[in-house]
Amino acid sequence: MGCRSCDKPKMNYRKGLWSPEEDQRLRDYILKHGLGCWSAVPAKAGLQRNGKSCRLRWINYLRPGLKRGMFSQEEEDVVINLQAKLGNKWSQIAMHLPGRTDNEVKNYWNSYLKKRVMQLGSNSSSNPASKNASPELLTSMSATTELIMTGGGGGGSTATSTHDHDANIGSSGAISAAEPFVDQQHQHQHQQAKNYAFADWMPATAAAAAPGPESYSMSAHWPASTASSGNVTPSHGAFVGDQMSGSSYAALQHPHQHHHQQQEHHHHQSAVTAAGAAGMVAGGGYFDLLNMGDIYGGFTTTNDDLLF
DNA sequence: AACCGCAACAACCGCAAAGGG
DNA sequence: TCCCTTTGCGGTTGTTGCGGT
Repeated sequence: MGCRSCDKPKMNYRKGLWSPEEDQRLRDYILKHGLGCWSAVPAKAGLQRNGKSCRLRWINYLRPGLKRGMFSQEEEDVVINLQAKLGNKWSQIAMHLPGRTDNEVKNYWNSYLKKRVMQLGSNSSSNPASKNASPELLTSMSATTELIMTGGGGGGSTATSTHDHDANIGSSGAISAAEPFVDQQHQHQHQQAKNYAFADWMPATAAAAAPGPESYSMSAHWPASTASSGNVTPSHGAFVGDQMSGSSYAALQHPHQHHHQQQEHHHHQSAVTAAGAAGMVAGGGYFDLLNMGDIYGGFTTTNDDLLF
C-alpha cells in the first residue's frame, strides 16, 4: 500500500469546497491516468489539495456512475434494513445501493431516515400506515429505533453513533428488500427529484445550453461568481444508462412529496436545467455518458465492482 | 428587514487496517 | 518484525439557504 515513490514536499493544502476548476483538474487527471497513488495525485494534477481530499472528492462526487438525486423507495428500504442489521456500516450499506456513496447514505440517514424511523417507531402503534409495512421491515425498523433510542435521546441533526451495536441486531441473514412501504408519512421531507445532474460531466455543448452557475450541479455552494466565470468548461455528459433499465431503479420516479420543495428547488433547479440539456429521465438518476468499462478498467474503489 | 433555528450535504478529522521496505 | 505511508471508514463539523418569528 505504501507508495514511497509518491513522496512529496509538505505544502499548504487548500481546504473547503472544491471549485469547478479543481474538479476539472482532478477529473481530467484521473481519466487520463487512472487511479493510482492518491497522495501523488494532487501534485501531478496540479492541485493544492491533499490526496485524501482528492480521493474523497472523486469517490463522493466526481466518480462516474454515481447516481445523484432522491433515494428511491427501494433504496430507502434497503438503507433502513441494512442499518438495522449492520449498524452504521455505511460503506457496506452503500455496496447494496449502486451509485450511492457511503457518505451519501450516511448523510441521508442522519438527516432524514433516522428521524423518520424514530418517528415511525413512536407512531407505529397508532399509525395505520404501519399496517401496510412488511413485517420484516417493521421488525428491522423497530430494531433500528431501539438502537437509536438506546443511543440517547438527542435531537438535532448531529449524527449519533449507533454502530458497535451490531451484536444486538437480529442475526439471521439474508438481506432482502422489503416490500414497498406504503407510508403516509411519506409526504415527508423526502428529497424531491433533486436532479442535480452531474452536470459537470455533461458535454460542452450541453453545458453551453445550460450556461451560468447553474450548470455546475450541486457544488452549487460554490459562489456563482466563480462558477460562472467562464473558466470552467464542463466536458462530460449525464445520461441514464442501461444500468437503470430493467432495474428497480425505475422506481426512482416515485412521486414523493418534498416538504421542502422550495428549498430543493432552489438547491437543484440549476441541475434540472442542465439535465434538461443533457438528457434526463424523470426521477432523476444520472449516469455518466462515458464508457464505464474504459474508465473503470483499473479502478478499485469500494463500490466499483457493484456499479457495473 | 433582521434574526434565529433547522435541514441538507459537502468536506474534514481521526483512527485503524493494509501493505511495502 | 517493525516502521512508515497510504487507504478506507465512520463520526463530526462547516457552510449554505430556507422558513418562521
